[in-house]
Amino acid sequence: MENVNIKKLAKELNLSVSTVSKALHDSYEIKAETKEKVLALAKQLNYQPNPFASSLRRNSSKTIAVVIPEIAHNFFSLVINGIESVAEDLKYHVLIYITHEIPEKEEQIIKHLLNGRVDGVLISSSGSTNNNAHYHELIQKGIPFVFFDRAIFDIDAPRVITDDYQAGFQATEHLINRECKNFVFLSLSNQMSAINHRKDGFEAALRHHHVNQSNIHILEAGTDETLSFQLIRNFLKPLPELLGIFSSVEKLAVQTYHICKEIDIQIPKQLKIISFSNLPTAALLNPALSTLTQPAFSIGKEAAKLLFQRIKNKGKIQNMTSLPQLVLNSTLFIRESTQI
Amino acid sequence: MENVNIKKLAKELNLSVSTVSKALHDSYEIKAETKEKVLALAKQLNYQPNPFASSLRRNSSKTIAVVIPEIAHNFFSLVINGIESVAEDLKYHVLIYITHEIPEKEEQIIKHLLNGRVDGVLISSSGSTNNNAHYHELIQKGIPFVFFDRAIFDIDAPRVITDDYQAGFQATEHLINRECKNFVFLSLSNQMSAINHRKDGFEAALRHHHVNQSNIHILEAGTDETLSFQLIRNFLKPLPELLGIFSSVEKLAVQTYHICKEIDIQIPKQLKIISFSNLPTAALLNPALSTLTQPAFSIGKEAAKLLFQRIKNKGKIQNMTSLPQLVLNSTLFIRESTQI
DNA sequence: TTTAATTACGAAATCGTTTTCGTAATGATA
DNA sequence: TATCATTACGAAAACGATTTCGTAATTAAA
Repeated sequence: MENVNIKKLAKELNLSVSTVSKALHDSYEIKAETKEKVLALAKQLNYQPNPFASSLRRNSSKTIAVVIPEIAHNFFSLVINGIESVAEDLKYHVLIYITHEIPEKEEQIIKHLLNGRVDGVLISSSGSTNNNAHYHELIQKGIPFVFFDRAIFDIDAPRVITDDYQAGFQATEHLINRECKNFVFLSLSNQMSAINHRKDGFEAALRHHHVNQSNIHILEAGTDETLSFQLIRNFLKPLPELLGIFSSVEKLAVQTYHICKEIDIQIPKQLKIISFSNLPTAALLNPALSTLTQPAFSIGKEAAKLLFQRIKNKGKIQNMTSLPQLVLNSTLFIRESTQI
Repeated sequence: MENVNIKKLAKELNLSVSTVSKALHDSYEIKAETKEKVLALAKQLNYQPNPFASSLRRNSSKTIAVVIPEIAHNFFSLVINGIESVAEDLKYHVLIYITHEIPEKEEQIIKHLLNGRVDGVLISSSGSTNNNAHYHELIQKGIPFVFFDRAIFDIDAPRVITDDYQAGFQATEHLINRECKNFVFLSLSNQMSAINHRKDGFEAALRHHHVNQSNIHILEAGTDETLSFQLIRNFLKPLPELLGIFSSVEKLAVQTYHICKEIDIQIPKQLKIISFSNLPTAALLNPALSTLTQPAFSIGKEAAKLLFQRIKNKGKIQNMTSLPQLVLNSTLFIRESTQI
């Protein structure tokens, strides 16, 4: 009546527990006939091995954690899809942790993961507050992890990122070509690698085209929605001439659209905007939004592949020095929002 | 040098393993002084209890599973956010499984979860193929689960759903009031409770207003994107007069928008459309999309609360007969896509 | 035929916690 | 003072699977 475990199988078959276990794992020590019997009964009784007993003994959980800033975000959902596609193949389980962009929460989550609950971690950092201790603890504990999109470059761990600098440069040059005179970079915070690289590309392009510093603006919108709305609205209130906005994240572009609608600014006539985004509706917006689109699914897939490779090689000689950094390319989609 | 476990703490403090364990759990058997010592050393050595040993012994995992059809979907991401908000409070972990709308995959996932890996399951069903065996196995194993959005009504489990029938009725009446003469219901499949209820509301409204059957069309688009594009495109090719579309899911509305753009159908002039959707950009589309918006976050939150309540009461007398069904309301947002 | 190797299994330790049960030592009660 | 209750702890048995090690029985090699 109770749960069916190895002991029960063993008793039923007049075998020892060890024999049954070995049979289930197709050990060479067990003869084919016995294996068949065991497998047959296991199937018949619908035997399901207790994952905790197994994990405890083998010291491996067949589980990975994904730590992301937020989930209601096209980019991260797509990344998870990519991760899941790999994990599923390898029969791994995926735990999701959301930091809500709060570095302290990320720290707390990672610290919790030190207990061995997972075999590896995929992280998109919520911005370091100069406190990288938790990453070092992961390394010390020998728990493999891989950064994606938002990496901490000080930490010796593989990362899967995109060509943010080049994309930023390209997007900005596009705005310049479309005769913008004033330029805004919408940032979430200055603590996130990917966003900073985009900003670097933005600034480099403007320098390269000798744009005057006084025509260049950086808005750090932060993660509070109300505040960022206000910040952007205030900036747009006396609308700078021929304004070109480069939004580092989708959310801020969407907010800008809402504000433009609200205070009746015409895109692209009075304001041009291009944004990093994985919006499936970018082409359907009014006007269609020009985007830099990251290969989100691939990012997740490649990051997961890297992680599983690390997990597999855990016993092997530490080749930690060879730090793989995979850089994927974003794609520029020019649409109406940056038309002349 | 090695992992710090209870045994190590015990040795260090000249205490027994049991005493340390009890101290860590603040047992009344242990005097305050000893507790303090244990806690202090635990903190100092950064002791983290092994979750598998604990789970094995207590037969509880502090983990729940969320089984969803897809993740790159605003509705489900928001639901997860709601779930996570509750789980985090209760220090539970959240495993995510994606069925990709394939009932067999759902079945396989659920069967796997029978091994006790999780204390409970939240499910949005991928449509039953008349095979509910896996749900019955969950019940038999005593693993609590709660349906959300897409429930299987034959199964005796709590569910958190929305007023799909009423919403469908309301949306359809809205299309009727806007003088549509032909009506289309865009469905994913006829195996999903929520979608069928929406369809029932759709049909009831049309009956109520004496709309001729020949002006009513049901399109089952299925989950294959290419196929559904074709199906919709073909239907729109000789465009029925004064067409009103009620899309049961966001994705199909977005596809319809793409097609209208492609073959130059003007919304709302030639075609009016309203859709269930949690798109943050619904108001920014060209034209702004009228939507029925489900309280996705609340759905997740309430479903999780229900589940945790079930988990907590697991030992108690089975009040399984009292089947809680929580019905939340969707909100109708009328926008340009259904203007006259 | 004797010895060595192989085959096929079982006993028992182990993973780290939790929990039951037992018991010294102390304090309270009659 | 004798008895009982309480306090504060320890020994050991779980939880279920894995793995090491040992060993009969059989087969192969010398």
